[in-house]
Amino acid sequence: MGRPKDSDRRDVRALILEQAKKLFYEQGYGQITIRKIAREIGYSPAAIYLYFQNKDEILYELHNEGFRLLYEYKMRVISDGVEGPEDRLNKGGLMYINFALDNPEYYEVMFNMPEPRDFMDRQQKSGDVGERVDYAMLSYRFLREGVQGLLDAGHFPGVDVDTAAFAFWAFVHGLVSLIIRKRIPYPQAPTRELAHQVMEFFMFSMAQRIKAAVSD
Amino acid sequence: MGRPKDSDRRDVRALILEQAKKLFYEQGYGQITIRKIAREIGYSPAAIYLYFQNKDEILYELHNEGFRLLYEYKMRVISDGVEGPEDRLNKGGLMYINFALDNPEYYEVMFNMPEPRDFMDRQQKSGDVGERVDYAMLSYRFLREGVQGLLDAGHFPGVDVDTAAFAFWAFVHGLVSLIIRKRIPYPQAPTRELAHQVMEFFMFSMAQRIKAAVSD
Amino acid sequence: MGRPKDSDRRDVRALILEQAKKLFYEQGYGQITIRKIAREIGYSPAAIYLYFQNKDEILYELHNEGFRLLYEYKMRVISDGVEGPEDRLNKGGLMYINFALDNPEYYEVMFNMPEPRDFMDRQQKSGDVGERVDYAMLSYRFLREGVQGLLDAGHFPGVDVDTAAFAFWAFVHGLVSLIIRKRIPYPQAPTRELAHQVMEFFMFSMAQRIKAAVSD
Amino acid sequence: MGRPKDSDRRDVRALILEQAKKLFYEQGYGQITIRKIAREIGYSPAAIYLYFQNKDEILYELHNEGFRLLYEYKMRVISDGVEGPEDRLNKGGLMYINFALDNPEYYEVMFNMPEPRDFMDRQQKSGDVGERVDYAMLSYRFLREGVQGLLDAGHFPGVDVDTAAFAFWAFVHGLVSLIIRKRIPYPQAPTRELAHQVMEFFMFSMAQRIKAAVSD
DNA sequence: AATGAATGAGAGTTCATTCAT
DNA sequence: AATGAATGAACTCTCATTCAT
Repeated sequence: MGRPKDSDRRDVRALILEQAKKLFYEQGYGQITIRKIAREIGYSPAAIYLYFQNKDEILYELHNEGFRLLYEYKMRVISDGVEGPEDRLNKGGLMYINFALDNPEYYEVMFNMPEPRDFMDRQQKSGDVGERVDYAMLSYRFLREGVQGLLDAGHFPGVDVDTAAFAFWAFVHGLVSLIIRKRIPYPQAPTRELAHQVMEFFMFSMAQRIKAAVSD
Repeated sequence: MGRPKDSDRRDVRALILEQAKKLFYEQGYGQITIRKIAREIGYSPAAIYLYFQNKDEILYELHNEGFRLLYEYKMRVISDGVEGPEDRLNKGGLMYINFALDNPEYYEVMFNMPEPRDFMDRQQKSGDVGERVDYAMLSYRFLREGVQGLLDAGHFPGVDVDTAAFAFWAFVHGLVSLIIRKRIPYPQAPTRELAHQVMEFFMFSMAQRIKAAVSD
Repeated sequence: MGRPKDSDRRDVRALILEQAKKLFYEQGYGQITIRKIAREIGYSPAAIYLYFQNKDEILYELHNEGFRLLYEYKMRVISDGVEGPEDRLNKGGLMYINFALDNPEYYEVMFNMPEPRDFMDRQQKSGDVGERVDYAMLSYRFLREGVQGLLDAGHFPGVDVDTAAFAFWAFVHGLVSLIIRKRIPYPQAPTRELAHQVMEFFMFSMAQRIKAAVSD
Repeated sequence: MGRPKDSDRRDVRALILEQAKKLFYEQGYGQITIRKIAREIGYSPAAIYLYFQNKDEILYELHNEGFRLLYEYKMRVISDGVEGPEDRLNKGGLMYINFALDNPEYYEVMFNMPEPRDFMDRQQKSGDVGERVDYAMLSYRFLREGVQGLLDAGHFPGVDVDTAAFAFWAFVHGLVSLIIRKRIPYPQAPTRELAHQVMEFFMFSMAQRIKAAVSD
């Protein structure tokens, strides 16, 4: 709002992303327009194009930022010192849910908008990739390693690690997606507690399965 | 694509829905425009408005048609004479997956677009509801009854039926969503077999849990 | 609203005009559309064209009807047995004001819409006139005769009768126009009483002038 | 028509208003469309929106400009050094007539179109008013002061100043409206001379009234 | 006498994007 | 580094009107 002070300008690119995110949060993705972002940061629409190739690149950056943040959430599992494959998986799921419900708009760009992926694909085709940390990949690996831990401990014998990991992921993704999209079959408003509760039910069942398998 | 033959014209309304769905599938929801649909069916844009109030109503109809079709898929559980709560739940899940992978474009309108719901809400506000079968509700009830069957048989003691139903739904929804959106962590193309396999893993674990619980 | 009974149908043309007028009254001239009229009388839009060449002819008929009605208002001067040129002129003015404020929408078609006149001009050019009573002309003649009465009595010596008549007409027309268009310089809502009061002021001044002239 | 020369471009906003006015004059208010204006000034329709919020704002500006210009015409009464309340009122009336007949298209926007007022009301509601001189108000005040001058000199005893002012205004407004709308009852084309003549008749009568009243 | 089905023409508006300066 | 000025290409939607049936 209004022209930023010189000191704020240092990283106009960051400023743009910040405002894009804010607009996203406050008004939904249909409202991210170049003009609005420009107005918000006190620059002209044309200025945006000095920092981004086009609108899709902005969404792509938000998409990346989202995955970075998701990874940050997941790392709390480690910083909190959670031990044991089961607890780590459970805690990882809770963190995933928290991230999604804390940042529904990020979640949308990450999983429900085609543009960022389109941009990515185009970049890759033109060989213009650059060296970035792939946080989406890191997040998946973190999950996969957790699941591998279970398998190593003898659980789910004969099950492919990717298949099992995919199942875990599908579950939490479905859970938060339905909540964010307001498709839950409860009359009340969706809450984090509800999500955690459903998650517990899932994990508890799995845990039992694990125990059951082990006790055989 | 040129004027359709007389035989094609019989139900212009159906033609419109068909092309809207096709455009959606081939080019994404941002590409469903009145003009494109009109061009595709060989009519003028104005003609669309003889059959639909506005664009949102088109999406709303696809959304409805989708839920009707999903219910049809689910009813195969019954027409195939599947017995026993576990098998019914499992079969219901497979049908859900089949529906979603057979009709990804319907699936998107049903779960990923705000417009149909907006239209619904507006209709309800203006009291313009009409007497329609609510297939979304019927589908959910079908799931819920299946889950209730399990609970009645003593499984998952202490778990709320809606919570359990939600968990099952979340799982399959997440599964197909990731596949449709091409977010699966496998290098290969997503297949129905993969989906079924992951689903089996989930159900197998649950089944074990059930047995474990029962054998306690 | 709804299909009229057979007995009502006898004069579809009249029905159309009636509903056009009603729409005009209730929603303003921007709302007179062929479709709305058709819906209101329970016929198809195409049916309108069996009775009228086009939309302008409908407005033209309303315009005519308006002038007929205005003449009816004016005739009350005679049916009320008002005598004396001054009183007749005064009463005629009050009737004009009443007509306009009772029927602002008619007044609009009569004096503020170009379409009816355009239609009239086109008709005249194509020699398609027909034998109609010209109520606009009759009304003007009535005014003119009243003014002529004053002149005959020796008032306004040297003044052309058309000039004087025009002046009287201009005054009342301006008066009601400003009120209908809500351009009056009073904070309160415009009332018939206000119009009558202003009119009285005008006529009183004129009357004085007449007396003054006579007493010279 | 065609791209304007560089020299013409200097003030595109003014160009737009100019052409809007011209279209209005030549083809009627139903013909003022964004597209036509754009074509006429050699710009794209989108360019209009760089200078105006929407179509109504264009009409609003013409409306404002009209009132500014009317005030300018009225100020000639002062710059010409006319003295005495009667002469000032008379001269003011002539100026009003001249303005209207010189600028019939402005007159229409000022008094016969709802849009500018609608725009004004919306602006006021949204608190977006800005500090503009209200020339409509100034014009009315000028008239009112003239009339007050007469009252102060003892004329029209017992008459409210707003009522008397309204009567004067109604008269000239009706006069020019009928002429602009071509509703004059003369076979000849309407002329400024005719208007002045009718006005003189009105003022002469009033003047007599004044004298008569004074001589009592 | 009446209409179902259709359209051409056009409305206002918004957007991402470009480019000379 | 930044922008003022502009546009092309859409968009949704509405209307008066036509014509085969």
